[in-house]
Amino acid sequence: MTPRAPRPEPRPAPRPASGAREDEEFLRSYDASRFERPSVTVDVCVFSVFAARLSVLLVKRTEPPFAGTFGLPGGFVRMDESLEEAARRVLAAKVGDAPDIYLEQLYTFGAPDRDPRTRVVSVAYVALVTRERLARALAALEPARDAGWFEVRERRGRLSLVSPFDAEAEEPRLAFDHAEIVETAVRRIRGKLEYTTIAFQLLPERFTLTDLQRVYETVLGRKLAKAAFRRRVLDADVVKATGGERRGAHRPAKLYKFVRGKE
Amino acid sequence: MTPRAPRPEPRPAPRPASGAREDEEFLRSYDASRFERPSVTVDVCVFSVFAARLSVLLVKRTEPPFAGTFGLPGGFVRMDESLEEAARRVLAAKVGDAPDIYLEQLYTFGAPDRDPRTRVVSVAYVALVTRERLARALAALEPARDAGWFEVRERRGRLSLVSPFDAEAEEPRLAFDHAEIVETAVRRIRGKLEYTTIAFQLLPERFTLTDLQRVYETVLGRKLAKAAFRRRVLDADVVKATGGERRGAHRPAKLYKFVRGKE
DNA sequence: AAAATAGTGTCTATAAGACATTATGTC
DNA sequence: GACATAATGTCTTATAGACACTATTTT
Repeated sequence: MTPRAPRPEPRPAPRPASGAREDEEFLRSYDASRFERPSVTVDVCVFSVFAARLSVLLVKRTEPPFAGTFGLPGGFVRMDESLEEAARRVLAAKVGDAPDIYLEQLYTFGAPDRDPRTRVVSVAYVALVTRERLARALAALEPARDAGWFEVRERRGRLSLVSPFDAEAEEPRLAFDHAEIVETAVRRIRGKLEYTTIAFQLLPERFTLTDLQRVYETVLGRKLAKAAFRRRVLDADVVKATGGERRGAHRPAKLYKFVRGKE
Repeated sequence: MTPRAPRPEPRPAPRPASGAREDEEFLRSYDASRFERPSVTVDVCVFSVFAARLSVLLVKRTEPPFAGTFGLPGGFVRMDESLEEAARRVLAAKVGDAPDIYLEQLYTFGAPDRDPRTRVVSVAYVALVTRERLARALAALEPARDAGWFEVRERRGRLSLVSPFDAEAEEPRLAFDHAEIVETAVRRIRGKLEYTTIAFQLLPERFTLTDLQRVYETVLGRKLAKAAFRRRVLDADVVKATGGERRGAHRPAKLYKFVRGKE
């Protein structure tokens, strides 16, 4: 941390305490614009799982700073919306309006120099979308090549992102501290997979237990034992057989749906 | 969410909205100083454990809003310091300078109306201090009765705070959304107790296994089985016997210290 | 010896991992 | 029948909880 010049406390002049009346008077005299304030943004890390790949949505920046590089979708928080509302607005702009999409606050990044323009504090969110919604988002975004789903891979403990346009391409360097945000996000969803039901946010209404296991294996980046996995899921009372099944060139698999239970 | 008067979009001259190229991207690169920005603060939830009690540090507000009520120590984030630096500055003001105190970002609270003065986004932190440091902080703060350690109790799943000055007193209503912050913080440290070594942050250098168990029981709010607890701790390779022991009117207890191991 | 807490041994229930086996469809 | 995946059974191992028991100090 570099030492910096001290600044005066961003507080109004001291006043004698107490009283609702004085509260009001104070409110009127309070001039919030007196002090320098950071900008506040939200950045959203949108994940999806498809074809045994964990993907994150990145958009290409068209303006400086970092013009031409990829980054997370984000935007400024408006004065009259909550942080989650801002995140949902940013999310809706990319994958379509959907108040039911899983969205969770991740962490707030606020290093003084994380944005070269000015001080920006960014509240990062994680969103999880199904591959169906992913497909719709892809259709809207890919033609312009200004955005895309990048596969998250892990090699020797380090995460790397693989371009959907060119798997051999050099790994994209993300704008700002977005690489750190993605890494934090992956750690978060891996951890939460074990003790919550977020995995179902990455699956359609009806799915097989093998589908579910694939999601776990893809996010965690390792194989799981089938028998133990099924026991655990069924004992947890989080799925219910729908009666339907999916057929292929083999024994049909029962279809389940997610139900809130003991968890 | 209360409806609010619409504001002009924080958007520069109209541009052709070309499909995937959303306003957010453009906004990111725009001269942010032109738009209204929230204030950014940090609030710190300082916990300590002493005499089988979980306590949180609250300070009495001397200025509006909420003058006269208790709240978490907090302050504005300066333009040239990181969020954690701001939190550490606020912390040092209350319990003394200490770069080694455990401090962890908790969550960011940003409801538009959480502060009646103006839009304030608060990044909340959790700090854990030993009872030794607590004692020093108490000595500095209590005489003025402008601050104090409030016991966190749980009744039927609801948290309540008990005044150190008057245990029978009505439960203090905290300023802003600080009650929610404390609740979130307690949930966080309870969860992390199970899979991290944060408990040691609440103990001095040397401690007995019973001391350690008391910390767990106090934070979790329930009794633990002694044999299983000791097995788990010793098997985890996180403590090392120092050779010393603590004597009382009974069999002496071995003293241990925390060591980073497999965990 | 009594009191008090430290510390251990053992049994059982539960869950996870490894591995093998059976089941049921398509081709 | 070959093949592929679904689904289950079983054995072993690790761990948590309950409970009883032993150990070592002070008074």
